[in-house]
Amino acid sequence: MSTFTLLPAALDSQLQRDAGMSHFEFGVMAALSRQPDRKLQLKDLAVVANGSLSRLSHVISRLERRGWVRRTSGTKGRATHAELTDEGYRKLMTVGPIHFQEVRRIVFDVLTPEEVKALRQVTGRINAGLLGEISLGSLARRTRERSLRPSS
Amino acid sequence: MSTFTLLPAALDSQLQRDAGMSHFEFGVMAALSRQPDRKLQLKDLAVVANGSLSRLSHVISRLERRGWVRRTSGTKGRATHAELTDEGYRKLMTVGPIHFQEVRRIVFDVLTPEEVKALRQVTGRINAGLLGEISLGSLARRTRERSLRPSS
DNA sequence: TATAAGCACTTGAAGGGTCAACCTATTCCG
DNA sequence: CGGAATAGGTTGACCCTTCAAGTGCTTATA
Repeated sequence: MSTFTLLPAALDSQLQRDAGMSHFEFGVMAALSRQPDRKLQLKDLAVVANGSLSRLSHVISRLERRGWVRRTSGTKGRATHAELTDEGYRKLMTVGPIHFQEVRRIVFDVLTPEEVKALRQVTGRINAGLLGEISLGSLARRTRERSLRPSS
Repeated sequence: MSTFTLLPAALDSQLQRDAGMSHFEFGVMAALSRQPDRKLQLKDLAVVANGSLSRLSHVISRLERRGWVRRTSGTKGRATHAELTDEGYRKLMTVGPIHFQEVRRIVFDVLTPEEVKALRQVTGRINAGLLGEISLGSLARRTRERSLRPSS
């Protein structure tokens, strides 16, 4: 558990110090940059960033205020997309390498190649379980809500 | 990174749902329960719980309000101790098993014994680096502050 | 002995996350 | 077609964490 507490904290504080952004914000921007058109619908972004839609909405507002991201009303009625601005892209290009260097220093430099492989395997398995959990959880909630409503 | 995001979130939400406490609060109480006299000085508690003194102070206040912990002025002047109350101990005894069952379900049940061993090894190595970091960091800050002061 | 420096906290304000409530297009269905 | 349910998103309040500043012992230094 120490690792699960200290590692995210270390990455967060490096990004905060060197780039003025949180690790989650970095992840959101990085996800956008991976798209061919640098944009993604919010609900999809929420999934790849492992965050709630609510959290994402707040974060996008902050990133918009800083000029790194802009909201664009999607073609399909209610959909909203987040799009990385040129300024945001430049920011990411300068911040990324520094951050990755830190990740290497803290994680990969202290592990042998076999240990890296083992880590990938272990996290993959735990993750599979957790992801299954999430969809079941949402489903369960929706189902319960439905069944609580009278006479239906 | 998904694992490092989702696993703590999952444990937190289980404890919040079933016990009305955060994972950090659970960790603090568990640390106290491990002591023979169920008490610990705040600065030491901060270290074992991987949290800042400030965070700990706030948390102890909350736990005090719920009657699970009490502050006792240490014998040595400025020291303050946090002590688990009987009520806190009982709470922990009912919550602990449920929580450990959840940990087993999410983590250990999906891993083979070899994978568990590998996980222990990998986290141990990363942790060692991070812990070295922290003392160096504090030291660096103190040193820098001292060296900024004129003529000394 | 005075006074500076340091340690172990405490506190309050500011910022981020979560949750519940809300809004409003869209889809389902009798 | 018309009303209900749902999906996607936004908002505000509350709680927690962090950070900077403050307090009050206690140990060094002159």
